[in-house]
Amino acid sequence: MSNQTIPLDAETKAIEMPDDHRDELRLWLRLLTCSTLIEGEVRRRLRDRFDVTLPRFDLMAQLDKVPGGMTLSDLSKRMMVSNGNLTSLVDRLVASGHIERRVSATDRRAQIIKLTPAGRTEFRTMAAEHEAWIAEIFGGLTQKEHKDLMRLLAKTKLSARNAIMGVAP
Amino acid sequence: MSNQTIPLDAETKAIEMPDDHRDELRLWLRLLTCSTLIEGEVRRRLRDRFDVTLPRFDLMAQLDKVPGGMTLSDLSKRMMVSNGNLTSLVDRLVASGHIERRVSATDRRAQIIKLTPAGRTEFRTMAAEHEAWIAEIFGGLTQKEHKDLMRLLAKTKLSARNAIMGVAP
DNA sequence: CACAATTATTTTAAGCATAAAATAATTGCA
DNA sequence: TGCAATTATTTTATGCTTAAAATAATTGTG
Repeated sequence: MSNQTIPLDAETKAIEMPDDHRDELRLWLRLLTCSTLIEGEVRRRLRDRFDVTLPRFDLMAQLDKVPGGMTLSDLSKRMMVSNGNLTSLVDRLVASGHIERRVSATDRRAQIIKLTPAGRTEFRTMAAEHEAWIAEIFGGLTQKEHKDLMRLLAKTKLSARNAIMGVAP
Repeated sequence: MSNQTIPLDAETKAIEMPDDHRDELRLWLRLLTCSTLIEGEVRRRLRDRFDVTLPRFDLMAQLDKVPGGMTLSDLSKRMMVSNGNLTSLVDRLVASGHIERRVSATDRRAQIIKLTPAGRTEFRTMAAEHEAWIAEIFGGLTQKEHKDLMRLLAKTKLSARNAIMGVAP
């Protein structure tokens, strides 16, 4: 009996799921749903509370880390967005008084941009609230779950990187 | 001795981390990184292999589930994007021959859109490869890790929903 | 030194996304 | 029936995003 059930199961599998990747797809969709859900809420709150978009917030977050400011190229590498993207984003943040640009003293092609004092103050206020929102959103997880999720996501990231870049980086 | 260390620790904590939410922030950034990394790779492959964008792929995926097609409003609810967004997206997919639109027989305001036979065939080819990509990307996780991550993301989603909508849905 | 290659940034063209206003058709109800 | 409210879609204005081409300055090398 058991010597029949084994090939039968294998065949059934082969017919019903010629190459079953639906579980991975479900996992990906769940990850994406979480991410989209949270990101959307963050965008909404940033807009409602501070009338700021996420890209502007992200840009200011990068500048806040480096008091002396940095060039557009540095910023584009850190933010992992295209150079052209930053041009207009920076323009708008300069117009609203959050950041300032000046031509580099040593390289006339380059511009150093940095937060204005007002921009820094406003960013810090927003960042503090933002942190509290995130804590609230993840508040339903226990410390252990938090830790486990952290580890599993680290492993997911590695797995994805391997698939993307090939096994050798 | 122990009756002194307890208040001291509490005070130290209060000074160093007036409200420490940095761990949650790290968790969120890791989740976002994973999601962005994978989504970017999927976009890249869809473009390189099939010259299609993710929004177009997503739209066709929805239509593939419902052979009879659906209205723009239904589609916008399913895809969770704005109605206005779909207008141009649908226009382009009609222009490329992937989908077709016809005015509803019962409601002259509404349009039913559905995949053309060619659109369906092309989508199925893309979807099969897409599934394999995802399986490859998550291939570094064991079955147990897969299962654990699934569960933790489900819990994260619930936690986020509670934070977003308040405890009562 | 000259000039080719590189680097920093901007511009352009196209697509995706939203919110809000406009248009058009249907439905409910007095 | 008539007309107000609702529903389906499109349009408009704005912003984010990219890739690719253009512009401008610097650097390395013969």
